[in-house]
Amino acid sequence: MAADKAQKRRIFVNDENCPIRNVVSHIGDKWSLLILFSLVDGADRFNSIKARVEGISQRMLTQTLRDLERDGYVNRTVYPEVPVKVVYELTDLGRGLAKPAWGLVSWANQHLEQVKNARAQYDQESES
Amino acid sequence: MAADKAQKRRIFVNDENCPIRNVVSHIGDKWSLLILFSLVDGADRFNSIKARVEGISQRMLTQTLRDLERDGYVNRTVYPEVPVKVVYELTDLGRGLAKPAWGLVSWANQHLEQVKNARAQYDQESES
DNA sequence: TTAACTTAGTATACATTAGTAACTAACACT
DNA sequence: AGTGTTAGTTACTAATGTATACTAAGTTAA
Repeated sequence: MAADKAQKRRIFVNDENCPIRNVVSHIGDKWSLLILFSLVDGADRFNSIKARVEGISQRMLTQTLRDLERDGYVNRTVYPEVPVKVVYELTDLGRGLAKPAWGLVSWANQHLEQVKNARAQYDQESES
Repeated sequence: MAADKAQKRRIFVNDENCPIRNVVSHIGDKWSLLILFSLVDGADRFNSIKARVEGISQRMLTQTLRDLERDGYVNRTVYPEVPVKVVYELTDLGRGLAKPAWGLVSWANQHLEQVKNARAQYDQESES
């Protein structure tokens, strides 16, 4: 009955309406945010994105773009020229997502040193 | 030479100072944010976190807590009672991270329906 | 005319990471 | 001696990511 300790929430992960499971964990993969930010500057073509997002393989770029398209963040337009041209651009939803995502990245940028220091200290202490 | 089209950034993923690689992708895994939010309410013990974060296994809880501790987001304190008691709590850095992370989650919460609709439409259209 | 080049992908095999189920250590209680 | 507790670890399997080679549908060059 003592109310001096706040009731702690349960966190329902398997709820099909869990936003972390449905949205955050999707864009938390290795490449989604990088591609999203690469399109904030404007629409771009497959190979141009590939050149700008350093280290991504064709397979992962294709796959991640498909996932972003499926979730409604990205539009895919095919121009049946020769050779074929495929242009990707952010939707309104994608631009909306980019804002809070950028908030997180900019926090990360400001606190990168602290995190790296913590990590180095932890690693040093755990050496036997 | 034409400056009517903005120069597009390259995105250097393999840069060891890339905040997305160093911070965002670490907390973008399946459990980190869930554990982080479960500790926003206050310090908690291993098994209590496990009970609150639905579906997490002991191994993943241990591993994720270690990663969060290593990056400086979480403090781990062992009380050598019997049975042993281990309490985890957020550091200032962890509480700082929780804010922009919460911004992202709350965007996700508000736009969950749009994402789910986009997904359903995409899946329907791609049925042959 | 056939060989080389382009873009936007697939296919295959392999490596890495995440996740599960069962087990352990160090006691305390009965 | 046997059971229960907490906080893990170990060994295994499933999912995700990577590297490399290959394809389609043309255009241009030799």
